[in-house]
Amino acid sequence: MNSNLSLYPSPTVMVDIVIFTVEQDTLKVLLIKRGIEPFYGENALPGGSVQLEHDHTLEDAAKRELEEETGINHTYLEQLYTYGSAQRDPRGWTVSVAYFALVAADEVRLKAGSDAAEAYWHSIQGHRVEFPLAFDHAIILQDAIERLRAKVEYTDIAVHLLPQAFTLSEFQRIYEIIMQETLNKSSFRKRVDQAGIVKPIKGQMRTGSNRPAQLYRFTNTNNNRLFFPRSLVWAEKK
Amino acid sequence: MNSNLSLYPSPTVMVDIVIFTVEQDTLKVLLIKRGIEPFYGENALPGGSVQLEHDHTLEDAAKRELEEETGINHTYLEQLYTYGSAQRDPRGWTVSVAYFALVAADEVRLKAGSDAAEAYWHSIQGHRVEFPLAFDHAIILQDAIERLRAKVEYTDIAVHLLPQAFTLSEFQRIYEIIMQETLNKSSFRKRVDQAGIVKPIKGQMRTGSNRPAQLYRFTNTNNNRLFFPRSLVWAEKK
DNA sequence: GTAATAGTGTCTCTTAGACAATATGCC
DNA sequence: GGCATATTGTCTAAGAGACACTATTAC
Repeated sequence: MNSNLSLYPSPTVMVDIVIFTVEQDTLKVLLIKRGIEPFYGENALPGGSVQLEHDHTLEDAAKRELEEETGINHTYLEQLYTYGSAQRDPRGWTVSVAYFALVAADEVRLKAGSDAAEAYWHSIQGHRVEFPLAFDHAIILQDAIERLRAKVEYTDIAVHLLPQAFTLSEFQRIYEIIMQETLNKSSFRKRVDQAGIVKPIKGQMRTGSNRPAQLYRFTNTNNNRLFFPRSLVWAEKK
Repeated sequence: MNSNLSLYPSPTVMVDIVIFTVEQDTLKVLLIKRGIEPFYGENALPGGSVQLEHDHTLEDAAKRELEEETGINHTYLEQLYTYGSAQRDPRGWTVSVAYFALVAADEVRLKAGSDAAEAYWHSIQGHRVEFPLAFDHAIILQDAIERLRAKVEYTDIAVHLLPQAFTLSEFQRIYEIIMQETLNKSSFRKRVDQAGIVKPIKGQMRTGSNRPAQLYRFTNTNNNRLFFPRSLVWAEKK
């Protein structure tokens, strides 16, 4: 059976998800090695069919995939783009609604999904996706990286890559890793301060063999407001 | 028949399109009065099923809808968002991939689509969609208006609402109509100049009972580059 | 003390916006 | 000239980035 309303055949609808984290000073994406045809044994983004009985919305399906892969059910999740054509899957006309998620590395517990032999973090180097992926997933990943880089400049979504408590240096470092540029410290702090998106946590600090840093936590207060009045301007190279 | 690849039933896939124009100093959207059930006789966005035999991609389907409704086949067209749930259509689980298009008022030739009794321009007043539309189309339209307003601030897409030849005052007026704010004239001109997105047309001018304005045409050169280095800051009210 | 990172302050330069001056058409 | 809109120029203020200074810990 299918649920088609019209006289016309309808394409198969999948949901794929690009899950980013930052770990060991590197931007990483969650990939799986496919356990079924087509593209058996090749790398791909996690994803699957919408389950009409269980998923009430597309976002439900994306959340389900995210939780299946990482065990995480509350984090930053955003619809990326919808890819649909007769060519993108060798089996015929398909539509993939792609999402992208940001998860804090310390919260992830990887498990393999049902059609995946294994799930693992793949490091992203440079600005282009240079490695092969099944279907058009290399294009989807490329688009996701560009969306991430664009939104990081004018929103506060990067906090979702950090643990609950973090220092301003760690926060800045996240920006530098994603953008692959160096940021000016005082400007960054000034703008974080003005944006009012973080709040210092009581007496807590963190150690090293140097001055300890103030810990902060994210404040949800500026919902979807612009982070920076200007777009970020990156530090000049010396 | 259907083309489902999986064991699961797949939702019906539609493409809906939000077509904007600016006419008589007003932002307008193209609506149709539905000629079939459900929502017979109610207002809706133009749209229809993906036709697997004719459309090679989702964008093909959107372009086909756009041309069916307006006769225009080359203009600004961008995927907006994908809406999918069990509830949005009374007939069951559907997915609608929504696009939005900008068309110049002088290029449109309205014709009714196959499932539409009539197509017409509806004026948009204020910042909220206050009138009822079929399905979740009021939400789609609201999202489209917000996307348009957001992108107008940092891209040059507004030129697609103008005729081939236009004056800088007309260009600025488009911004003011979409944003419902007054812009500072000299700042606007300075930035348009720096962005290098328009080029004066040879000796041409346009008349009134006052100094005629230089005519410009759009230059495609800065493909997808940022229009404004800062986001636009609107003129203070006196 | 040194090393290392956290955090702050000052100075300069760019640019948006206010405001006004000038330009050019029609009557 | 008078009116209306086009176009340009000047001044000020806000904010970004360079750079350097101070602060605080471990050793």
